[in-house]
Amino acid sequence: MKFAKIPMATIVRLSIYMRTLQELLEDDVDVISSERLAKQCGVNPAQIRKDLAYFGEFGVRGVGYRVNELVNQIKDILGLNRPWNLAMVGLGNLGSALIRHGNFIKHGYMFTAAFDIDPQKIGKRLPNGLIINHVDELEEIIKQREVHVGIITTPASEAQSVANQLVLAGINGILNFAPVQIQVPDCCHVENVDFTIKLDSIAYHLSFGS
Amino acid sequence: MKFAKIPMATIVRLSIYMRTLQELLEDDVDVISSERLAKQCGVNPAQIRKDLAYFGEFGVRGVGYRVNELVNQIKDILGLNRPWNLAMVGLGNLGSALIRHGNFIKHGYMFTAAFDIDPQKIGKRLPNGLIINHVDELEEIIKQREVHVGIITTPASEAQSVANQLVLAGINGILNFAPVQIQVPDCCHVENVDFTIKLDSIAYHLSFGS
DNA sequence: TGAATAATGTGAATAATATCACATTATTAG
DNA sequence: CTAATAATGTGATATTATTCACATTATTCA
Ligand SMILES: NC(=O)c1ccc[n+]([C@@H]2O[C@H](COP(=O)([O-])OP(=O)(O)OC[C@H]3O[C@@H](n4cnc5c(N)ncnc54)[C@H](O)[C@@H]3O)[C@@H](O)[C@H]2O)c1
Ligand SMILES: NC(=O)c1ccc[n+]([C@@H]2O[C@H](COP(=O)([O-])OP(=O)(O)OC[C@H]3O[C@@H](n4cnc5c(N)ncnc54)[C@H](O)[C@@H]3O)[C@@H](O)[C@H]2O)c1
Repeated sequence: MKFAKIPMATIVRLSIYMRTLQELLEDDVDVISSERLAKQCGVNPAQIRKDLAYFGEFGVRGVGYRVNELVNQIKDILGLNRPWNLAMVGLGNLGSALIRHGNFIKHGYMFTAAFDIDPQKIGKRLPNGLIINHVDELEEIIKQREVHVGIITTPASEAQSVANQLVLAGINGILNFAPVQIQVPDCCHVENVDFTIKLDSIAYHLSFGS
Repeated sequence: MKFAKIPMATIVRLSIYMRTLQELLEDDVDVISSERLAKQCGVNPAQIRKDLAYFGEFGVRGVGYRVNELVNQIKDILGLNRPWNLAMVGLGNLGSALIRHGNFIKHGYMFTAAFDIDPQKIGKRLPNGLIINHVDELEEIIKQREVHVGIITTPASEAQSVANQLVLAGINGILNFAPVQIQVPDCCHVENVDFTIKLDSIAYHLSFGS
């Protein structure tokens, strides 16, 4: 499916296109031009065509893109036409809010394990039926349940140690919400989410114009 | 403070440098080279020097950067040496978790207003002392309390309408957690946070290698 | 059928961004 | 004081990403 070296920005945009296309699908739109899609996504139409061109030809000249087909083709491109199993590590404020959230399931992500270190939390059952396990059992359970991606929502001070455990357990993808830069081997791909960095960008724009 | 057209990526990296520098400060490091900082931030050393060079000369040749000075200089660059007032709109799972979180205060962001539409929630007092107001009072309160940035944590279906209200109230910066692309006038700067897009990137990497 | 129209796919041009490489400046030690 | 060393700041270069512009292909309608 992958032919050349693909810009990371292209991958991110494909996700955005896909979400917009899924909304269009719900509104019973079945064909769309790169121009209209571009407007909705806030990008240049040629950008969309170029991004897709890395992976093949998906449109019909003179017509546009069939929405439902394109959604599936983007899913193929991104590897989303299969389930992905997630483990949440740290069931505090943020972890609990996330695991309760329906958007993950909707996009094919399934929480299959949850870990904490607080004795009060171990053994508790989450709204989705999952039971919180002690982080000592992390390696065993992650292998058993074939978890693919680990989500870190522990305090920052624990994030590196949790990351190490995840890597040891064979995890190759981590979504890190702790506000620290964690170090992992090359085989493991980390994405960071730090809201305050986004706020900093806003502050900069408000201070010094667009 | 701003001299040329600055890449957006530079602004984001400056935030990251700043956070790493703040950690170093806590560890009583008082001077650091671009090389060591680069390693900790996962970037190229020349990148750091170039990013800073857009705004002036902050280091000492042959020595490096004085950590505490550089933190302050980056704060000046980003417009962070002043308080920023935030309003949270939507006090559900996510909004409540966020407003309870200490990291915002730590970085100079202060919640000064909170809005919801659920009668059960209006009038409730949050852990930080803030009282939840009805979203009908949004414009008045935002002006009164000099809110600078609005945070949207309502369901996706409400996000555009909330954004419209924020813009009407004079807000020029929005942090949007709802998984939709909101449309605002050019005067308003929007940053989106969508965790599932990050998961998609991870899925892609796991499926098709680095 | 054929002309008019619409919209893709893509090579070429442009723009933006990152990296290299080294001249410059500060410090240390002999 | 001078040589050796360290690390910044920056012009030049390389790389990457975006946009343009148009040839190509599909559709519609006279
Ligand atoms: N809450 C937010 O809105 C928010 C926003 C931005 C970033 N963050 C970051 O997300 C992380 C979690 O935030 P929170 O507000 O949920 O904190 P929290 O204190 O409510 O939750 C942390 C949880 O991690 C558990 N934990 C601690 N050490 C652990 C370990 N070694 N293994 C497994 N579990 C462990 C704790 O028992 C607790 O349940 C923090 O790093 C925070 O900076 C949170
Ligand atoms: N919870 C998560 O972890 C998570 C993760 C990713 C994205 N999101 C997104 O964040 C948003 C909120 O998620 P949540 O889980 O907190 O949902 P939620 O349903 O728990 O909370 C939504 C809150 O918004 C309030 N609300 C509804 N309409 C409103 C309006 N017009 N004005 C003001 N308040 C209004 C509701 O009363 C409710 O309190 C959603 O868009 C969701 O997709 C949430």
